[in-house]
Amino acid sequence: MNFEAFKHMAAVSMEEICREIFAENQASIKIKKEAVAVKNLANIFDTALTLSNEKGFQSMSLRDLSRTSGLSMGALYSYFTSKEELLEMIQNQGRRLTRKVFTRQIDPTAPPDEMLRAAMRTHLYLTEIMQKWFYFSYMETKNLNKTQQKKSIEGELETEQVFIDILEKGVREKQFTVENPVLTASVIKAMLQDWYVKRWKYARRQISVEAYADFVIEFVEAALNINHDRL
Amino acid sequence: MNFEAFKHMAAVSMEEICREIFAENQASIKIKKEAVAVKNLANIFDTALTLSNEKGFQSMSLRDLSRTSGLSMGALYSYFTSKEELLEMIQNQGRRLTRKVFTRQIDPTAPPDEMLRAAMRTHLYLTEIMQKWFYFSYMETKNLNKTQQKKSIEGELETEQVFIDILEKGVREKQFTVENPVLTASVIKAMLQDWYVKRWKYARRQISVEAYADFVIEFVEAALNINHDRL
DNA sequence: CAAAAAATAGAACGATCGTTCGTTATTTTA
DNA sequence: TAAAATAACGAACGATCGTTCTATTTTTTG
Repeated sequence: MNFEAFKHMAAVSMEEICREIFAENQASIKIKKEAVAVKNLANIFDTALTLSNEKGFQSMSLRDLSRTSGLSMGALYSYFTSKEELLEMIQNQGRRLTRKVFTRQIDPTAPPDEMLRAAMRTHLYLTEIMQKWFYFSYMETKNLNKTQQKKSIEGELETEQVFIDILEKGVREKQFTVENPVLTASVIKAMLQDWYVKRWKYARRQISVEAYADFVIEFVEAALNINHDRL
Repeated sequence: MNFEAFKHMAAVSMEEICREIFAENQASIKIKKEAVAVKNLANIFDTALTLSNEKGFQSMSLRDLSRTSGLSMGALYSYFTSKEELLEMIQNQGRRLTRKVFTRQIDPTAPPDEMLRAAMRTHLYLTEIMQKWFYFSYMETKNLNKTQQKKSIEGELETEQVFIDILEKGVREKQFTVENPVLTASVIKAMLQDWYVKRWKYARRQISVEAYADFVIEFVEAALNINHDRL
């Protein structure tokens, strides 16, 4: 599947996400009307992600956020109860989205090699669309409290488990040669994460997400010594 | 080469590093006597790295640093002129160390496959010894000013270039099959960096740096379709 | 179009930040 | 061991932080 098709199919947009956040956090959000809330939440999150990814969440003051978003300090506090909660909202949404897209896009009955390719492509395409969000989640885990940090770690291990399961399925069905599925899944994940963590590097070299996906898939398949003949 | 041998050979220690920092930054450091300076610098850097890696450099106040290190606020400012400079000192030292160890440990006349293995092992072993420093450098680039950020990017590309050169040498000497040396170097670097960025994960799974090195080397060699017979 | 409800504005508060500086303690020198 | 040099101390300063709260503006309702 190419990137454009995925983008259309996944249907993840800032507006869609903010509608979910609004529904999920009605307790903290003082705004009543969805239309107003969604519009401003999109503005707030987009601005917060941009500023945070430039100079870090802690270094972004709420006055920065106010100035850049155009909303007053008082208005901002109608959408979250504290700066910490703003951080948690972004992190929670990132996790929820990842889980949803992964379970929706990967067919568990497909042959393992196909599943592996689908998982890698889905990971790359999703993080390409939502680069700001994933980069933020990756870099700002430290600023979370212990409870939220634990959730973040669980999220990391959960997506890794997706790859472990696929690899083990491939071994069982004698399609892959994988001696250590856990470490293999680890390095695959590392390669996939590099795409959104070092986005600047690939942008500078004008490498598209599709080119990167093609490359990583081929690289991994060569390492796994995949036997396509068994299909 | 195993990890213990490398550790002994590389001879990088906190004291050694602080002596270098002292020599390099005599202009900013108000302390005259090396013995005093090195002792306290080691304390300051070690504490700063621990606190920063826990909750981020910006979130670490100089009062935190003072309390935990046992040095007064005034004393701290005898070792750096500003918090920003403290950050730069750590970053500069990390870069200098990487460059030095890399050029010292890799023999440019060795066969490419040997060079590749040496480069990967050196990277992993060095970042294992200096995990705190590399994790810090990786996570705190955003807090640097533009000039320092540029240096950080150059450093990243410089170590990547080491791998590109080795891969291209391997292709020229017909020992590797590498269609895209730049992307290949990129993903190799991503796998190597994962070791110190996700240190908690590997610690939890009780995977040693040697085990990880063995695995990554084997994984990469399988992907590159290395022909050992040509040696 | 007036009253009620919803949303925004921005000054004010106490806490904490990085940084400075006059003083005190420690070490070296002669 | 007294004088000089070096190092450490910690209270104080102004700036800025997250947060609150009342006043004002905008939108909806009847």
